Amino acid sequence: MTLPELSSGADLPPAVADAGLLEDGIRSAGLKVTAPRLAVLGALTDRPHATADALFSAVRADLPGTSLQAIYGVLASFTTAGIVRKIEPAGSAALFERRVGDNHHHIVCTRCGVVHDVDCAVGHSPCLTPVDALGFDVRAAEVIYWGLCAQCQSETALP
Amino acid sequence: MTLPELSSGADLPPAVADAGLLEDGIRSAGLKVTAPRLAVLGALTDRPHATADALFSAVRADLPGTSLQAIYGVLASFTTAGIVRKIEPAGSAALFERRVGDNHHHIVCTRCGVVHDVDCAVGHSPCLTPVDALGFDVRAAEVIYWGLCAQCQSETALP
DNA sequence: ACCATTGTTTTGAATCACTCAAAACAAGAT
DNA sequence: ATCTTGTTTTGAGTGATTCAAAACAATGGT
Repeated sequence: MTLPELSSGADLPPAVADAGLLEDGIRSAGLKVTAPRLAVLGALTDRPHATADALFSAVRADLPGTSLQAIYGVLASFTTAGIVRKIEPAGSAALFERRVGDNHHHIVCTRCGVVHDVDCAVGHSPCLTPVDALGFDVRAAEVIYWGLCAQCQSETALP
Repeated sequence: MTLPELSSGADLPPAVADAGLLEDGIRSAGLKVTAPRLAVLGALTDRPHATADALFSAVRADLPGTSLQAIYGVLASFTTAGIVRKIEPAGSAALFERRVGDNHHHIVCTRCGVVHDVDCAVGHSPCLTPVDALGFDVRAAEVIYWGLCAQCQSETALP
């Protein structure tokens, strides 16, 4: 089989050296380094906004025995550990991304569903303050922009 | 049974006169006025952020034969007609509210899940413009604030 | 290097929120 | 009063996600 080597990242080609970076990320989050975890994190690097199911398909290519529940488990542990962020746009399955720590937002195409990152106007969290927080201790402001992506605009404009 | 009267709103007690207002709202949206629709709109007036299931329970009290599918159907027609707004906070079932037309946002307690309306920081829709819209034609900006409500703050602070 | 501990993954099933479709029914127009 | 069209009921089905128990594997200690 063509599983990635879990140990010894020295004197190996770039693709596997990257796996070493992934490994560090997982380990320094206090999590055990496993093949499914490396595979999910690698797949998520290639797909910045992926569903659990998309990651499942991607991971299966390298690790055929992996279960969908393992993907959910990996994503839950990553999300809890703070090395992955889960976003849940209305009307679609949850998406996961590696970009964490900054306070960026998302723009979603209402037609094709493509998602892109949008930098926050203010750099820190929460980047917006409600006019009246009603006594809440506000910890985060989540912003999702909805609209048509450039490609869908041109396709929609056709006769 | 104790169904609300569907016709003749004159010389009736306030509760039924209100039903007349609900009726007008439904009719002027171009929808047929039915008992389930009146009941859903009435229940939604009392519960500004309700799930389909909560409305189902509420409606059943007055209209015991009503099905959950009818609630979903009513809410879909109301949402399409623009007299009800659907919001879908991460991790919970969809919520419905009667407050439409303005561009307000929501603040959700991460502990107890209570939802309140928050006026928009800027008055119009989209109330925020992304720094770089990436070629998107932005139609809406959806903001959800997450935090602890006043009550959960005090309960969490206990030893 | 081996073993024990603890955490992870597999396997299998179940749940929740929601949607679909056909038939029965009722509101509103004529 | 009748007809048309839209609504609700009835019944079934789906997709995304979660739960639980048993098998398994990664790290820490010996």
